Order: sequence, then C-alpha cells, then structure tokens
Amino acid sequence: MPERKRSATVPFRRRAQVRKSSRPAIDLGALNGHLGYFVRRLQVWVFQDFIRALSSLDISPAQFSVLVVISANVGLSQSELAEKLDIERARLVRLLHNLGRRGLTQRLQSSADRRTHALRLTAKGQKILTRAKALAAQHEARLIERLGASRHQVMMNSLRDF
Amino acid sequence: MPERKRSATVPFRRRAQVRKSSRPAIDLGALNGHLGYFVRRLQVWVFQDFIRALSSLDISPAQFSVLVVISANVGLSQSELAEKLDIERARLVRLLHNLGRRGLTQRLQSSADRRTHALRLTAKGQKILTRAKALAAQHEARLIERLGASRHQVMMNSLRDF
DNA sequence: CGATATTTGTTGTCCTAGTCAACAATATGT
DNA sequence: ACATATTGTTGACTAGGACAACAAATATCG
Repeated sequence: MPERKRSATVPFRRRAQVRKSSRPAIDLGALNGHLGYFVRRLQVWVFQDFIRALSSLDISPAQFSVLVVISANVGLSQSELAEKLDIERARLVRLLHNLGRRGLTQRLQSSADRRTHALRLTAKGQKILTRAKALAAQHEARLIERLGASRHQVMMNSLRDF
Repeated sequence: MPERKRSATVPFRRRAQVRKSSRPAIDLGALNGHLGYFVRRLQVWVFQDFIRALSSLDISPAQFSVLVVISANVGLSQSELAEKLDIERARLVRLLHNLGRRGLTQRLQSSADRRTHALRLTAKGQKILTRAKALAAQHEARLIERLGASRHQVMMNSLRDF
C-alpha cells in the first residue's frame, strides 16, 4: 500500500527531481530502546483486528471481556468484575447498561447484600458470546500467524502473571 | 451451574474468617487464551508508569515519541512523521501545536516544497528532551525489573519488527 | 504548456474511553 | 446506636482518535 516511487533506474537525479528520496529511512531514535512503544503498536494492531473480527456482532474488546468474565463467574457483583478487569466502577455501569439494553446481560438483586447486583448473561447473551468466542479465536489465530507461534507462546507466558 | 471447583479436601472453613470468600477467585475464562488481553494490561501499566515518570515535565507518551523522532530526523515533514508513528495527520497537527506553543518544536518553511514544514526542536526542546530521555530510561528500568530482564529482551526482539 | 489529480497541512465535528467527584442506599464495625 | 465503608449510579469533564472538507502547493500527463 505504501506507494513506492523509488525508481531504481534513474541514472542521474537532477536536484529538482530529488524528491522524498532525500529521506530514505526515518529513525525511531530512542524509541528503539523502549518496549512500551512496541507494545503499544502491537496493542493497536490487536484492537483493530479484534474489532474487525467481531464487527458483525458489534462487540468491542471491553464488551467481550465483560461477557467472558460474567459467563465464567455467574453471579459476581459489579465491583468484583470491575476490580478484576481493572475498569472503573463508573465505566462498568455504562458498559453493563449498553449490554443490558441489548438484552445480553442481566442484573439480579442479590439476596445477601441488597447493594450488589448479581450479574449473569441472558440466553441471548450466551448465544452471542459463543459466536463471539469463535470469531475471537479466529482473531487469535491471525495474531499467532502474524507473530509466530513460538513468540506468541513466549509472550503469553511472560505476560500471564504480570 | 458455574463450575465451582471447590477442592473436596478442604475440611471446614469457619465462616467468620471467610469474608467475601464466597467468591474466592474470579476466573478470566476465555481471556486466558487471548494474548491481546495481557498485552493490553501491560500497555496500560506502561502508560501509567511512563506518565508518572515524566509528570514533572508534563510530557505524554505521544509527545515523547514526537520529540524523539524529530530529534533523530531533523527537518522531516509532518506527513513523514505521522506515517512513521502511525498518527493521523490531523492529530499530529494538534500535537505539534501544543509542543510549539510550549516552545519545544518549530515548523520551518521547506525551500523545496512549500507545502511542507521542516520540523525541528528548539534549544529548549532539546534540553527538555534530554531530561525526558533520562526519566524515560528510569521508567524502562522499572519495566525491566517488573518483567525480568530476559523476558524484556525476548519481547523486545519479538516485537521490534512487528 | 495547461487541465487535472494528488499531496500537505489544517480546521471542524463527532465519538468513545477514561477520570473524577458526589450521592443515596445499604452494610459493617465498635 | 452511631460513625464509617462499600456499592451502584449519575453528571461533568478531558483526551484520543476518526473522518470529511478545504486551500495552497505540487505532480502528472495529455
């Protein structure tokens, strides 16, 4: 996609014709020493690919993580979920509001503590999540392909208990 | 229905000591199979630590990357910089506007192409960048410590040419 | 050359994520 | 019983990023 206008056959380049080739390669400089920069780039790629992968279901990465954790821990409270996913409680409220509006999640009154809501997926939510997991798996396959299986494994092990 | 793996060998835990233990460990579920989730967490940690590290200079990660690349490629244009850092041209305009307002960067008229601006740091910008690099190095040291030197190295190699 | 297309920097607009303070209802500790 | 803490919620605000449109400048190609 990046347009290559580098004609290798030009014998003598007149000054007026020397175009962008005067800056052949841009140096990242000190960024080369910062892992965070590359992590950021990877993360952006992952999000873009993930969003595209689940675009047919209109499920964002954050929404996916919420659905997955609710599904794996039925009845947990918003505070617990927020803490586990490192989301602000205030932000989780809006996430759940949207998911609830779409009929994917439910907030049930907890008998023990009337402040808390016991979270669970609706039948529709479970169905959607099943499809979402399949699409997410395809995304992960692309990531593994892009990264190389061994590197993917290494990074997984390195980051799992970060 | 949630598969609660209660170890059958646990004798009796007194209720008084068990507080919110009705939910002893929250399961990440399918997220455990997604590298992107852990990459995201690392990236958030990195940004938080980086911002804190450079808070005395009030330099964000994005601003740092802009200053670094300009410094390493004096005279490059906004388009080139935007492409290299994967920033929208429109966004870069605002970044440079702020950095310019603070007297850190300059946009000089390019003689060859009067559309483009040749970017460079001011003397003040270079001075600030020098200090920023030192603080960023401290941040990187913390990241290495947190991650382990070997893992840091492995990830660096894995992501450098992503 | 000259008409047309493309590039560059810019502005305006919109959307979403994320942060923060405050608040009512409820629960807890002493 | 009373002070304190937690839970879910709302409102307000900031910032990042996406997108369209635009004028000026340049490139392309008949």
